[in-house]
Amino acid sequence: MRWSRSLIPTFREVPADAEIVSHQLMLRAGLVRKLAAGIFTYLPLGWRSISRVATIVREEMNRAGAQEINMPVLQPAEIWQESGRWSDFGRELMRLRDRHERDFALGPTHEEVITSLVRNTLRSYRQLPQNLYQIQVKFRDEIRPRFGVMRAREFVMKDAYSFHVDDESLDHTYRDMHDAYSRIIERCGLDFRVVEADTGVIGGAESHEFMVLATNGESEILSCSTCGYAANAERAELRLPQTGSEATSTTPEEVSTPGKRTVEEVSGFLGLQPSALAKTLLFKVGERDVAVLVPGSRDLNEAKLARLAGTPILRMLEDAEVRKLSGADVGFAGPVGLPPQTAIWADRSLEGERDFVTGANRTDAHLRGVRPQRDFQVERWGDLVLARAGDTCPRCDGRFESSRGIEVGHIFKLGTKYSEKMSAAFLDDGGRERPYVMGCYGFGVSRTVASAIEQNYDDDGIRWPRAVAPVDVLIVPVNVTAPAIREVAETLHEELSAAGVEVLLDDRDLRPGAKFKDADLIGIPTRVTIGERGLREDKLEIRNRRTGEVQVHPRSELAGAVLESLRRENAD
RNA sequence: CGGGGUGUGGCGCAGUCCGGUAGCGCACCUGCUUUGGGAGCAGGGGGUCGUCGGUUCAAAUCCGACCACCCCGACCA
Repeated sequence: MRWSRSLIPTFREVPADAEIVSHQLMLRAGLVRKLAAGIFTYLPLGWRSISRVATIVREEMNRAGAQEINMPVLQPAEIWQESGRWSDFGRELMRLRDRHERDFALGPTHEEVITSLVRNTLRSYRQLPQNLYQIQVKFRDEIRPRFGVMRAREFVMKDAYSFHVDDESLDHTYRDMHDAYSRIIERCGLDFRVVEADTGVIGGAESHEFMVLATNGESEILSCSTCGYAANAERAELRLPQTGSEATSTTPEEVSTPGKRTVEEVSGFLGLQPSALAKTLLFKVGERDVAVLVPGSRDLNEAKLARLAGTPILRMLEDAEVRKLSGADVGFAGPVGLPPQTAIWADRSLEGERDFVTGANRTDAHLRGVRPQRDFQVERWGDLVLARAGDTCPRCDGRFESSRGIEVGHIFKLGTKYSEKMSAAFLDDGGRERPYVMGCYGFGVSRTVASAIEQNYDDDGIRWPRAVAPVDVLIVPVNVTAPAIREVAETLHEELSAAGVEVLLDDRDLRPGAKFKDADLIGIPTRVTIGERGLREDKLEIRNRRTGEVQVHPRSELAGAVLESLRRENAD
């Protein structure tokens, strides 16, 4: 591969519209170009990295017994209507019509397609289990694409779906996928952590996310170093202690709190800790009005609320609705005296003997001495609070620590959600018809490349992990107009290529400084420099971009030394 | 969708307040010199100033509408 004949458009300056490091470097190093928000063209170097990750994914999936297939990107609305996701998936589903005005979607994921395939193809328990995967471009009409290819509208993903006779068989494949994903990320040379995730209401007992650790990662991870529990902060379980104040009241007492709406304002005004208050948040859950109570010092976790509700279809009331329901301005809602059809759900930490302060459902007033089950009835108790660093681990006495990561893989036990909705069944050994038990396993390929950069860069550019670098070796002839230098570089290029090494030869007629800067920017792990000085002394330089380590070798041993260093690194 | 911001040559930007017919750095092309960490000199090419409309003798500049993009938030099987 010759740089002079390749499309590797590097930038010296940082593009103005790229915020995070991986996005900036992918643009500057000539890996990608943006066509529109969240839509990218992969240029030769970028696509090579994508391909290398895809190859690793493919090898590990095959090794785990999965079979590669390829499904349609363009999918008819009917199957989405069948699963219920034509409406449930929401505006994130990219929709379009054909010339006959028939509705279609561009696939964001393929549960419907695969279920439709399998129900028409598999009949017997004897044919199970099956695990099918594909590596393909996916579409999601993200509300806000950002972070370059990290959260794009079109992206490369590996998705796999498994079909089983029972949960036990699913468990087995799920573990295999868990192991395969761990191997994939290890082989890519990335630091990662597996965390527990919640499937929401999509069913299934278990779900795990594979997080590449990065300080700029968009997901927060909470983990306990004592017992090893780790979870996405959005989902982390929590059992807050019931540290209620002494119960002294016999009846709630209204206090005037003019203009004090927020927890901070009210607690400051009354001279109380925020934890002495309960926040009342008003939601529409399906068709019902629900008041949700959490301690004043904490935030609600909406994912947990959705789980308690059993439906993801919920939203906070608009200001006008709040006024109508509570009879007071926003900021003064409370559980006492709401319309009778309003359900009240509360975090478990509020259970039991405890007096707290809530809104009075009257503008400019709060109630103190409010006690659950005496002054209002709680319909459901649950874990509703957003966990955070420093909280006590729900599994042991340890404390949560916070770190950040990029979600590159997510595995789910789906159970029978799709097979039941789409009538996909097999005959068991007793001749009875049963829905398939399913699992699904997603792995973000393009996102993994971005996360590799996010985890491996310095002030000069990318420092590719060997396994995902676009090429193995960059040869830099310092001056291509000098025949001796050129000759040595060309020969080395041939020798290494013949040995199966992927090589980029920087045969451009540029100043050495410019070539070195570009070399650092694109970050190829091994750089061989051929210059006048080195040739004269017969000491040619092999530099490791990651470690900065430099070896010098005579011309005659150069190719062998490069091969040896690659071999040694691969062995590590 | 709400809030904030930006659209001027491939990239980074100035010019807009105060209207007078587009400029700087980098990149690109030609020539000469130069060649181990983003060279020098000389010459050159490239922009209907996001789009549409309005005001004006005259609009990158003023007014209106729209579009795109970026950031924060909401959202994220």
